[in-house]
Amino acid sequence: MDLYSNKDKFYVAVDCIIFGFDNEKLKLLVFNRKIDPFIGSLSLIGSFVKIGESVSDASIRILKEFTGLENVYMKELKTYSSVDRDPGYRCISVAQYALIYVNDTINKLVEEKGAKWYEIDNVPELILDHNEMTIDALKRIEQIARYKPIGFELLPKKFTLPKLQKLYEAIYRRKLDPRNFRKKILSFDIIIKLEEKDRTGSKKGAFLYKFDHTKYKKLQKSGFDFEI
Amino acid sequence: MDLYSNKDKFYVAVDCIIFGFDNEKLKLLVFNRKIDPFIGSLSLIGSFVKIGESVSDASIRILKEFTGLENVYMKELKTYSSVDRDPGYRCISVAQYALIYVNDTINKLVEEKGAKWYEIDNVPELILDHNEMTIDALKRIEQIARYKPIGFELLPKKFTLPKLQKLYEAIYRRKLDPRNFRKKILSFDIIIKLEEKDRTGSKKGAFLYKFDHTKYKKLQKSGFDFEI
DNA sequence: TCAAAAGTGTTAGTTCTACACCCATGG
DNA sequence: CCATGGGTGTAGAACTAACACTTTTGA
Repeated sequence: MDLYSNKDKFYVAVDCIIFGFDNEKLKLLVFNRKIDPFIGSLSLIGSFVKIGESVSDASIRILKEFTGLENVYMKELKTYSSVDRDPGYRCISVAQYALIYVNDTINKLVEEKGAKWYEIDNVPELILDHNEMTIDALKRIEQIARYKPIGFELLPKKFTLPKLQKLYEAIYRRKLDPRNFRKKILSFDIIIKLEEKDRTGSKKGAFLYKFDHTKYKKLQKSGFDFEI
Repeated sequence: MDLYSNKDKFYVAVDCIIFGFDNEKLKLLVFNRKIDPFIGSLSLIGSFVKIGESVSDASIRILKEFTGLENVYMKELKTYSSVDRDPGYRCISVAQYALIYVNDTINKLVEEKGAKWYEIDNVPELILDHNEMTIDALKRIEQIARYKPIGFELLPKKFTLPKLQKLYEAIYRRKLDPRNFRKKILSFDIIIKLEEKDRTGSKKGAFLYKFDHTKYKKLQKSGFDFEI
């Protein structure tokens, strides 16, 4: 007699809530489904976990399959498991969220695969509980951004302070004072000023900075408080 | 041709990391397994999700089956899904954590079922990845306590400020200044002082308070910051 | 009457907020 | 030479942290 033999089994899916920061706006990556079920409808990027992979492996694989994106910082949001969440099948989904800094390369990849960015205040109706997932993920990102320098890790390797500020403004959905923002950020002592300037944003140009992972890890261990 | 027919299915388990606050200490509820696999070993309270219930329904049912406890505030921690996490079977587990205020009734229930409390700094070796889950849950509780009045919600309906302080001290693992703690807590304006005193803690007795759920909900909506 | 816990006020230091102006540059 | 965004200093308000004493009462 095997303990497991009479236990139920489930399809396990992963759905990825991918936020992109593009043109000073926060956007959601939405996929136009080319397969059944729900062919033609809009949905998050998602698929089934395979028996030989972990949920997070699956989310990496699925994101790559659907968008070509790799090395994306993705975190588990939570599981969605209502009995009737998918009317077709009993399936639980482990939602994952990510925030990426959109550039031309990424946009090209995404377009090729038929995915599309929607501004966060203008997300269309998605299948199943995907709108709910999106709302939950937004809340989570706002929350996380309060105690982790989520912004830094997600910007390109080199970034300017005005860009970083725009990112936080997009996440918090409010304007921040540039003097205070700058002071605050620099006080954490986890970014390093470079010699170079980025002149795409203005004539004067803004100095580029890079994230200091070593210092950040040290700070993290001593349990510091990150609050913009 | 059915999209789902060639997809893999998984056993889905729930493991409950139940922290108890008892005698001014934070403790973990551990179960002495009476069934295979791992009979005789120590583990968290956990079992399999059934096809007709959601993960959170399962966690409520499982907690009750194993401990008799009901109406416990339980939250999802995260999923554990490494391919080799359970050497016997491919099974993913959705860990849930809770923090409860232990009293005699609870202790009796728990003892009857053969479960046992261990002080948090003295947790024995548990099966599988249960020690990892415990560590992750502890971190989560510390984190959550920073921005939610987790303490209030988990104390009995009526509680004293010294007791609340002890709870926060247990969670943060450090002493707090009673003057400052009191000021801070009262400044949130989400607890109501009662006429009664609790004299179990001292001769003088400490005034009882109750949590003001209505005010708290309002505050929450306006996105307030809770920080002890 | 005294031990033990409950309860209170103040001050110095820190951090936050709000605000206005100069800088560097390409067009 | 000027429009545009980048960059800085400061003062008042709010908050935090650190501290010592009084109150109540049962044993």
